[in-house]
Amino acid sequence: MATLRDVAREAGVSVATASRAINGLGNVTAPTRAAVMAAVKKLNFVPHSGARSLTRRKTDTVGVILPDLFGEFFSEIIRGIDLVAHESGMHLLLGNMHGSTHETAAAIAAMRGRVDGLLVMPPDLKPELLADYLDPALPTVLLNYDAGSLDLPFVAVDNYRGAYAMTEALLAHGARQVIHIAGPKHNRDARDRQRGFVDAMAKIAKERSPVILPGDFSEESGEKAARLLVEGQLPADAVFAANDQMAVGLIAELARAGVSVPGDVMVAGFDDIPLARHLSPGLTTMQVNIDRLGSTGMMLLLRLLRGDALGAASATILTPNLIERGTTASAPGAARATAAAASPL
Amino acid sequence: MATLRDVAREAGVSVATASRAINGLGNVTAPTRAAVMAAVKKLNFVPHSGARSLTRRKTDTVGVILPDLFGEFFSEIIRGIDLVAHESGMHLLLGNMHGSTHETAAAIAAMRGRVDGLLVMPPDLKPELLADYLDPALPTVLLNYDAGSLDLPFVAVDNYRGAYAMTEALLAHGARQVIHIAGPKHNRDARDRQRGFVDAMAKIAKERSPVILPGDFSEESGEKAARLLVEGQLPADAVFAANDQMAVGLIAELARAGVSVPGDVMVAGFDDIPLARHLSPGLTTMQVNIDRLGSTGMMLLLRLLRGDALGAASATILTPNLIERGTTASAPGAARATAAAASPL
DNA sequence: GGCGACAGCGTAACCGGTTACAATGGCGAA
DNA sequence: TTCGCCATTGTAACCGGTTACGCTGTCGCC
Repeated sequence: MATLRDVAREAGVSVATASRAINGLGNVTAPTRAAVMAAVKKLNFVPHSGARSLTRRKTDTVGVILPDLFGEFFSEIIRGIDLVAHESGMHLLLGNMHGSTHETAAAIAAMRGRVDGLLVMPPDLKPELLADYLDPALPTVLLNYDAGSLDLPFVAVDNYRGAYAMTEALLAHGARQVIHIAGPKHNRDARDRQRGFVDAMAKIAKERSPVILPGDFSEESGEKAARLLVEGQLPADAVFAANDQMAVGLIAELARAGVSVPGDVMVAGFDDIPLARHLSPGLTTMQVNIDRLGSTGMMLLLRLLRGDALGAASATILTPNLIERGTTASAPGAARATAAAASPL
Repeated sequence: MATLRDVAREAGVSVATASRAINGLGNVTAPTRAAVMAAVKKLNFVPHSGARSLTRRKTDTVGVILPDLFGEFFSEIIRGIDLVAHESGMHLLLGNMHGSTHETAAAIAAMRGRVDGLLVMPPDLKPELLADYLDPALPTVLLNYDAGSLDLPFVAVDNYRGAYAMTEALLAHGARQVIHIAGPKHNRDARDRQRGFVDAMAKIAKERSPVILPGDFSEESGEKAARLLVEGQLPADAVFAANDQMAVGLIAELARAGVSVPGDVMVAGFDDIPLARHLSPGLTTMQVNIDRLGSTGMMLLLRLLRGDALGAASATILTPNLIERGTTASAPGAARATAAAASPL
């Protein structure tokens, strides 16, 4: 592989001149520049980005550290990031925490000297730990993580408000006994969604204390919840799953048990995964524009790189929006409410 | 940010000794090593990977260049690559051709000095062009691209055989009038699948010349094909779409037109996207393990990096496997064949 | 004609590590 | 005691670029 020295020799100039010519800086006469360019062509010279970034002290690369590299959430967030990064000529270096704290530390450490900034999404890491791992000198934006104490800019989804709105919508459709299927206990999104549900129930339907079934965001846990519902004869005329995945499992299992959706129970999810609209009936859900999580985060990071002093104050909160589909179609008449109270399933 | 020099000074040793201690090389006494490590801790030193890779002449990073960073295909392939790369402590640098030839060249050039090897998936690039862009000195594996003339190792999916097998299966289920919805004309996968279909039809059902409708892998083009079928009154008792996406659109539109699947027509797709099993009835399709495309490619690249001389001869061809679901459930009795011949839709 | 200003170019230091080679010193053997 | 060997450590070159600074020569001006 040809180096700059080779090019300089070939063109009969010094490395400094060759560098200037190649980078289009001033102080190079047209003939000299032409000679250098000819040498570049001839030797097939491509600048060595590694060496370049060493002196320039910038790499034109941002590190993206995600909990895993899997599924639609991942691809959408990357798409959003790339959209913005590409416009600014930035490259993406992928890091993966592989679910382990130790790996997370390693992934972050490995980024030093490779990237100009970091986009990190640490869904179940304590802020103090995170602070330990992060290099304060490296511009960093957190994705889907509100760590106000760290004073880092972040972009998050308003899960609380989304869940609140969804619960309201179910009640507005005439539901009286709404059951929530929660996500993993340690997961912030899951907790916020649960809070939103609980608060909405407390405020609007205060007569009853809300029922919450455990779940872990997986399809199987949705199925399990369905069995609990059916076998336990739990009174319910609507089920709000903390994510679509569980809603899908729930619906499948309910169908097997002969329970009709929305005839016997309404079902709602959260996320609006592509599958949601393809089910029949379509799944009512809160749409989260995951790509915007990525693109907004990347935009914040770019501002950080430009030198703006951004803290937690410049956080962006994305509000999800309600998508109503078939699984919450209102029952014909007010019969629902009374029937539900009697024997919902 | 602390540098190695800082650490050395703090520990009262030379940079060479500090480097050796940190990298666990021999020839360092325990006390010296301890002193260095203490300095590392104290100064919070993290080695600068950029500088390190400059001298080591390796970056522990592989470049992944894909046509786009979008959807399930992308996330699965990355997952497969990461699985293997992670085991070897390799990082992933993402490149995106954004659909343009010019961008492709830029993406490849930008990799020089940043990566030890390249994983490239150029679905609609001519081999000659590709050869121009690639650096012959940089170990490269092609994904889903058979460019025998370049003599590069590659890993591909046997689309031809998959389509052939699917067509056979449809015929075995009693279909007589099978229609194919093709993918984009310039796309290699699409062409191979079409060839497989045509050949299978020629061999097994030679009495009729196969009908092929145009498509572009999008859901909409599947819907369009459905309208052609219905409005054009095309005789068909089975439709084989070149990918699942189109099959999904097709089924949705057929449902709107009151055509029952598989009652009136059987439908089959290709790819086995997650949605396929969630449709009701489930979509019969050829399962392509996209993640294996990535993991196998990465394994080939690792061998290349280890110094093995691999050429096109070490290509791996992945055979997709048939997943039969509801959309091709055999009709009750032989009534189908005759009914179909009379008035299929 | 002599002066300074300035454009074009080259020399060499530097980015932050690694490592070949040389220097040092402790120890056992003669 | 002296020599040599070897393990430990230090010095400095190097990876492949960028760039501060200095040198040279041309030009305009007094």
